[in-house]
Amino acid sequence: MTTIDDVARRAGVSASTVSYALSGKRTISAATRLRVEKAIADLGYTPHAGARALASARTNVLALMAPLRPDVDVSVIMQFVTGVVTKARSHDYDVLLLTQEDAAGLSRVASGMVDGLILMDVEAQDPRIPVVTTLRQPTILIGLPEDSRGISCVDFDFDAAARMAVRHLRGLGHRNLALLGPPPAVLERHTTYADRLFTGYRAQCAADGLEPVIEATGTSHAAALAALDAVLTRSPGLTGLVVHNEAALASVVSGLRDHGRHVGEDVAVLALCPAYVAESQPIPITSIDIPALTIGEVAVEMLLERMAAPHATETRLLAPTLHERQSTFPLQPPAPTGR
Amino acid sequence: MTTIDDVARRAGVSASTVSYALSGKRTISAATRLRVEKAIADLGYTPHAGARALASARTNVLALMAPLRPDVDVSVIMQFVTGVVTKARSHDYDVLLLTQEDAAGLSRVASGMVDGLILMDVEAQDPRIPVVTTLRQPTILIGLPEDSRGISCVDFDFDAAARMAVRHLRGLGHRNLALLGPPPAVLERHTTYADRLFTGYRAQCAADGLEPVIEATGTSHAAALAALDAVLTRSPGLTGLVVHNEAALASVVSGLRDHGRHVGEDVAVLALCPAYVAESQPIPITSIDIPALTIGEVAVEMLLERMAAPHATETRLLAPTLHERQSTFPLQPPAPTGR
DNA sequence: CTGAAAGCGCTAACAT
DNA sequence: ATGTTAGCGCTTTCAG
Repeated sequence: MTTIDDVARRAGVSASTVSYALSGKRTISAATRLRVEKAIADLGYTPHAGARALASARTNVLALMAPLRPDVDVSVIMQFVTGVVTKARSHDYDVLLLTQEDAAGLSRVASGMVDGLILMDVEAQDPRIPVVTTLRQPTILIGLPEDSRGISCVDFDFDAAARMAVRHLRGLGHRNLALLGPPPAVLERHTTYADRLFTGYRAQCAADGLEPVIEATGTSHAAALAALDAVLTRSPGLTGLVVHNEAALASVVSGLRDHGRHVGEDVAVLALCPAYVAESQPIPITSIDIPALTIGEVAVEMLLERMAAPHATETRLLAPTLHERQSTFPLQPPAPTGR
Repeated sequence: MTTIDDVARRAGVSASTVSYALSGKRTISAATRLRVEKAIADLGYTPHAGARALASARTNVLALMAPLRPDVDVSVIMQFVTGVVTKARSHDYDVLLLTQEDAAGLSRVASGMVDGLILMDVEAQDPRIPVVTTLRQPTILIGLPEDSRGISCVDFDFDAAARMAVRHLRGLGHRNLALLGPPPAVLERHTTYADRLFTGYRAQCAADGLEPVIEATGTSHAAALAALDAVLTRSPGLTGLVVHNEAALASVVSGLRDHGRHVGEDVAVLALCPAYVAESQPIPITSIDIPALTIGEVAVEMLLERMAAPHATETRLLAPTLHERQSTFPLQPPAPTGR
């Protein structure tokens, strides 16, 4: 293996000069720099990451802890991951993918193998939080735990999104609404977005004098249909449906058709999901977009800021935006029946 | 930061004893081991990964190069990734996720940051192959390039799968078949599975005296419908459809319904996809399962073997298995029309 | 603008 | 069964 000393010898300089030529941390004469670069190219030299980590206490690696659970939609996870990895790359960082669910998975972080940490799928009282606060490296949470003191978080503003969804349907004249939410397992874990979604939904329903009909929705086709049935039973006059469950969306839309309801005509469907999911349904679905990619990017930016210098903890909530597509429509007031 | 010397001092032993107690590479008396363990626990000591890497030339990290392309179904990628990560974890390895598409992304590997490498989404003449063969660390390819000499590969046997698909439908009496394949971009890159799929499909059609109707299929709903239309135009009497495109499968099924064709009654649909994708369609689809998770696991096993000791290069192709579900059926010979 | 030299924390011979 | 010691390859003072 070629080392920095080999390069130095070949370039006729000292090892430290090679190091500085590489890092740019001090000025090098053009001539020396050229000789060093040539030597590096000739020898095909690549600095040893471990030696670097030992000497400089930096690794240029970030850890992303993303539990791969069967009940959370992988395509959405992948969006987060993509956002994180691409943004990290653009700052010359690579990403170590940690998929363990428990705090024990953080030992690699403690070993100094990474310079910072991003935690996904955060629960209301996440047991990992007390341990990450003891780490040397800064951490960013994707999600918003009950007690976020002393730790920085990013997430989509699910509370505002739920309110926006209700207000939008209400504004179109729909008064019989229901919410098809995440899978039961997500609720049981108290994954933070689910709680906030429900809170916002209930609050806005209360403000608008509507009955808050809510149903957890499994990810399988059968489970989605079952949830839809449950909702239609509880609320037969339903005309507005809010769906926050990427995996179930397609099944719900096809289920409505089987019930003889036409999406965009008899029943308005508003989804909370990434834009591309809403667009790729048979009927383009009006959606409040979950900017998963952006959230991943922002998480990296916040993390890099905190790695560069001490920063106050901060919570960023990304505001919802609504895209009207073909699945929503103004409800005509029913023609007055003769009396 | 607490070091091995801190632990040694506290336990009243030398640093090497601590090291050996940790690695188990030589026998330690029960008493000393206990003192060492106590000291480690008291101090909350975690070995420094960089120092370890430098001294031992091992990192316990594997690299997984998985280009995140918009046109390959993320849920399938995620299956591979899950297989790789979980199997790696079970052997105490973590995974560095590399998403760059080019060989330049391999510099982190060259820097000794990882002990081995798995490459996904391999093309027929993949430019990364010449560079991985120069690395110290062993590499496993998921896919089968044109020239696989000197490098080990795993993949699903797409050639055999395509033949099996044709034979199965043919055996049910279907003679008017078509194949809806991967997106055009995948074909243009000559991603290796696509070529093998087509080869097998054409060969079996030829053997069975069938016309090989093949159509590339985009991932959007519209593109999937367009491909279906194209196929129905070319082959109006179609009764058997092979679909190898997870993202398009749902759209194709719903598109057939819009064409007045009933899956499982008028037209047999056989998908090449992970089992859970086939099961979660409105009509459970007969499928030849792509064992993405298993492939990821096997890749790690092969890699670990090669890291442990020199091994001959090897190519493993996983044999296809077919699961009958509700989308296929025996075709009744048409009642003889009077003459 | 460049060198020399002292570690960074750990592993693995080499001793005993 | 345990201790001593020489690096692993790099960064970064300190010196000039």
